[in-house]
Amino acid sequence: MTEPTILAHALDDLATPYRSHTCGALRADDAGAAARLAGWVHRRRDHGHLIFLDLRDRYGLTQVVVDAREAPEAHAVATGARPEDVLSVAGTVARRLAGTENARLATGEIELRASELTVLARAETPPFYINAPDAPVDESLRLRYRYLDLRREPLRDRLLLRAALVRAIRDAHHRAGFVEIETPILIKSTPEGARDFIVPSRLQPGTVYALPQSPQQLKQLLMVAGMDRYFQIARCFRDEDLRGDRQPEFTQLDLEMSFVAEATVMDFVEAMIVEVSRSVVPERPILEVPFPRFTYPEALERFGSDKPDLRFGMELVDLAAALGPVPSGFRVFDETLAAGGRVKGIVAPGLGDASRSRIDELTAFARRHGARGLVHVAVAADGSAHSPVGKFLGEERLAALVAAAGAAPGDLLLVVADRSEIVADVLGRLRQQLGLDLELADPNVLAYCWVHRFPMYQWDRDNGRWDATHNPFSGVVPEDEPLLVTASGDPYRPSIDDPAGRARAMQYDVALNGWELGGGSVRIHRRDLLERSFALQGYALEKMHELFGGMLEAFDFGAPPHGGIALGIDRWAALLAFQTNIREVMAFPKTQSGSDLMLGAPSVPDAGQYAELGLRHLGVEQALRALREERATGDRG
RNA sequence: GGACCCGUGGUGUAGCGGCCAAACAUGCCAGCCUGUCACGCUGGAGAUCGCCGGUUCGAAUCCGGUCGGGUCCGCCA
Repeated sequence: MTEPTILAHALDDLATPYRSHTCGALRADDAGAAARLAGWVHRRRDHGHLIFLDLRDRYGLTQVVVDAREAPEAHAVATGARPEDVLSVAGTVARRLAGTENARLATGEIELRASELTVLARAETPPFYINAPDAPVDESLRLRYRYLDLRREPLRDRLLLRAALVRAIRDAHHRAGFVEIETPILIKSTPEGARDFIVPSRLQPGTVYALPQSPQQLKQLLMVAGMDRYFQIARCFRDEDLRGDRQPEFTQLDLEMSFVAEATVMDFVEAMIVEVSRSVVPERPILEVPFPRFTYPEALERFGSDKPDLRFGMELVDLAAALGPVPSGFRVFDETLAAGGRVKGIVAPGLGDASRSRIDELTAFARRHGARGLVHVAVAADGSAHSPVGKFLGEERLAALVAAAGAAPGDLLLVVADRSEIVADVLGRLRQQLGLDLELADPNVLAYCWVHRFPMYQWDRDNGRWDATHNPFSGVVPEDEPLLVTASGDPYRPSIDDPAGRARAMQYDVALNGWELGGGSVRIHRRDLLERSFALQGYALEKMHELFGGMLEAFDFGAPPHGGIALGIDRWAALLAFQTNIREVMAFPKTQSGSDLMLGAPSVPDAGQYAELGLRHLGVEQALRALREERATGDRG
């Protein structure tokens, strides 16, 4: 139950015609006072001539007693009261009879003895229990009647937590001299990786606005404008498939600072995160301050992930050395190493007695993520190692692997041999999954960390160009600036052998408990360098000017060095509320297919709306055909 | 684009080829009850098993499709 805040007390003083106090405000000290409460009937306990009503609002719950002899009219109304009816009750605050206090309620020492009771609104029987917060309910029902789900304690408290989070964020930024600035929602489409949501223009038929995937360019322009320190709680839109941690519209803490080095931004953001965390969830320990900082290669090497969960160990171990001189006898390992691949493993503590089917599960998991197989070595209680590949490797090598991995009796060593990226990805995912399965992570701990020094680009095989690993505006680590060139010398002709592939970005991500919380970078603020970077990313000069002309031009008018970051508010709030699904911290989320089950969005517009926008619908059949034809043209021009 | 899971009175589940026009809990309705707080007691109403089609003598139960919800891969930072 949430304690009333200072604001709640201020509200009490407002004394609306419907209530003198909230349902969470009254205490033993108020005994004898007249009071009026308004709220929803949480529960009714009818003892005939005596009726108890629990009256609920978002501040709490107060027991109302209606006695037929004291207040016959009120009693008659109370007899007909039903759960979720909205009542206004006037009466006297009284201490409960000795022995009938309810220690589970903040207001449990008192009750309101009703003298007058008015029904402000009747309620249908709700489609699910509002007064039993633990009762499981199908999520589509909860979404359809979201306003009822929001009356329930868990979701209500999560929204309150989220509000506290956003408030703490605002406080911290204002104190640090940041200016909160809103940026437009109707902007221009910019290829930032994700698909844009499009809004057709009525005033200029045939043209469209795009909804921002983030205010990236706008905030950089604010730096050019000299705003120096900007932040915004910004709504962002991405038209991609949904997940538990991805909604088509979501909220970011977006910030940008001028005249900064990488460390300036990271230090501020880290301090802000620590302060906000301690203010919003003071009872939850932060694993390590300052946050551990890993370079991208180190994170992949040790955790197989660029968003490692640091609440448990289980680091990846290189086993090549322990295998000894090649050939080891196991051909998969030998060939992998000969081809420049890696043989690495992780130790699952206590899983040495895993059943065949459990092993099969893990193997299937590994295969699903691209591994050709999964080698397991079980360490028995007596320390002996057992593995299906034992007959190839021999006892000695098996024992060496176990020793190198640090596996103890009762543990299970899992080994993947493959290309470096696959080994990291598969073991990283296995590590995360096993960490959860084996409950290795303390759920209460907040383990923030930084991962930085990402590669600037990744080679895009399909389109023959470099793709920005994160953000197309990210700056290059100063000493790597000479690498931003192609092998051919012509930046407009990228190839996989370009030195640019080795360039590192001034890019940093924050992770929390295995989730990516956000990322940012120090940007390129020089026009020539930005043009070169865009060229490597496959943008012809004209296309570049068409897409980013405004920004490039702005950089000719004195752009300060600047950098920033964006953090996912939904994810942050979810993790602070012990949730693994951001729908649980959003007031009105959408389903996996992007529907709003409450409003019925998206919906078919009327013909008139189409006409006004100069649009005509193809019909579902033709639209799908057009879509198929449109496929495979991933050209940037 | 793909894989998997779920869909039975208001809600949550059971039933998984005939014994089921379907069971249990809770909710709902009615009656009784002056100290409850998931109040209690008594009685009652309420689902043709998401939808369509098929297999079968017979389908909630098997098969195919479809719709809705979820998890995941791809996609997405």
